[in-house]
Amino acid sequence: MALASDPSKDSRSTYCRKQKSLGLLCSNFLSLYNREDVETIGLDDAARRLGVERRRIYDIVNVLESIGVLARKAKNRYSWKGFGAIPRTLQQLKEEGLKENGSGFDGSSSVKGSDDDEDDRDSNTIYSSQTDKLNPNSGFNSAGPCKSENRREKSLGLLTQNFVKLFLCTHVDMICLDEAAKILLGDGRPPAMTRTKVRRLYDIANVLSSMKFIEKTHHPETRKPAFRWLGLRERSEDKSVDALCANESKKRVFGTELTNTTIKRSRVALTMDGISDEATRKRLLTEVKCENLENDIHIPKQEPGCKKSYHFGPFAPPTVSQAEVSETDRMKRVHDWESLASSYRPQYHNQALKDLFAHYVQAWKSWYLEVAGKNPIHLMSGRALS
DNA sequence: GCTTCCCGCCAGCGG
DNA sequence: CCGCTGGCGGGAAGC
Repeated sequence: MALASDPSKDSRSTYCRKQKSLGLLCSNFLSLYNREDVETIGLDDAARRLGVERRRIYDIVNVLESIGVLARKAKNRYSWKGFGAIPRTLQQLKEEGLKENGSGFDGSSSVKGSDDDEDDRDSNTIYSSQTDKLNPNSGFNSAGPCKSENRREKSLGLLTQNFVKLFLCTHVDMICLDEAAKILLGDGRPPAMTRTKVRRLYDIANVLSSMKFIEKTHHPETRKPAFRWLGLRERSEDKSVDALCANESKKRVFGTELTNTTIKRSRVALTMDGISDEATRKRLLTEVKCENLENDIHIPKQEPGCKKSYHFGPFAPPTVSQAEVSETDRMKRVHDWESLASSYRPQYHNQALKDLFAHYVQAWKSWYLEVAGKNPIHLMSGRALS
């Protein structure tokens, strides 16, 4: 029952575009399903509980799947893999990316997408959803009726992966979306196509941002908005604090001084935009890529001053930062998915976390009221939820 | 006036 | 044939 809002009607319409962003939706989605008891997720259920149209669920689910958090199980059904699956997925993406285009993202050939009608041979099938493996063997363009491949090529999921690869396989930790679109599309694309791609990248960027994989910034000089990769560190399962701390130390320059200005490594990023010359850009990309293939996965930086956090949606408990601060340094540093996932699980021994969770539930209810009813504030007292 | 990007139409596809 | 999927781009909110 359309409990979604109606932008047009509704006296006192409190329509706020930001409240409906994909990023927010993603946060909500994550906090809703990131629990141990969750195994499968029904799209209808998700749409209903989040108070959005099904179409939107597809959007986030597709990018989440491409990152490994979810896996399609059947029609209308996804299984929750969890944040723990992310590192592995990223690693695979990186390997694939490097392998795929042997010499870097040299334009058109590799990650491109075909043009309108008229199929095209190359089909880098990096998709497979089924198992937790993304791609059994580096699917180069082997035999493959590119009938529907064409569609797949343009999927949000694939685009997400390619976008991520851009960061993993290259060391441009800052790129503006139209640049990315051009690179991913290949050369000389009709502007219209680029525009569409950019729109999609915005969608993707929003959800990746909400998960703190990337962060929006501006080129120190150009002022042009761009996204920077924050990434996460590797490691597959256990979550010993020690390991985390140890890992912390190899955080490199990234976390410390990059805060808001230039650093050597970003010189490339800085230059990129100014370079209209295709050849030069390619060369730069290739160069950097070779520079260091190892530093792909690292802990997202965390400026000292920043209140850190992870705010989950509109109902983000304001207590989060406090709880964390009082929790010890390590807690504050831990910014990886596993620990994050853990901290949001109810059965935590820590009192602070328990309280936090309670608060969270409450906040969620009020938020739910908001989407279910219309005005967040009393006014007409909404209907009973739960 | 440009950037960001939500909305929902409607083509494909799977069952 | 009918739902589920999800590409796509108009056009409006945001800055």
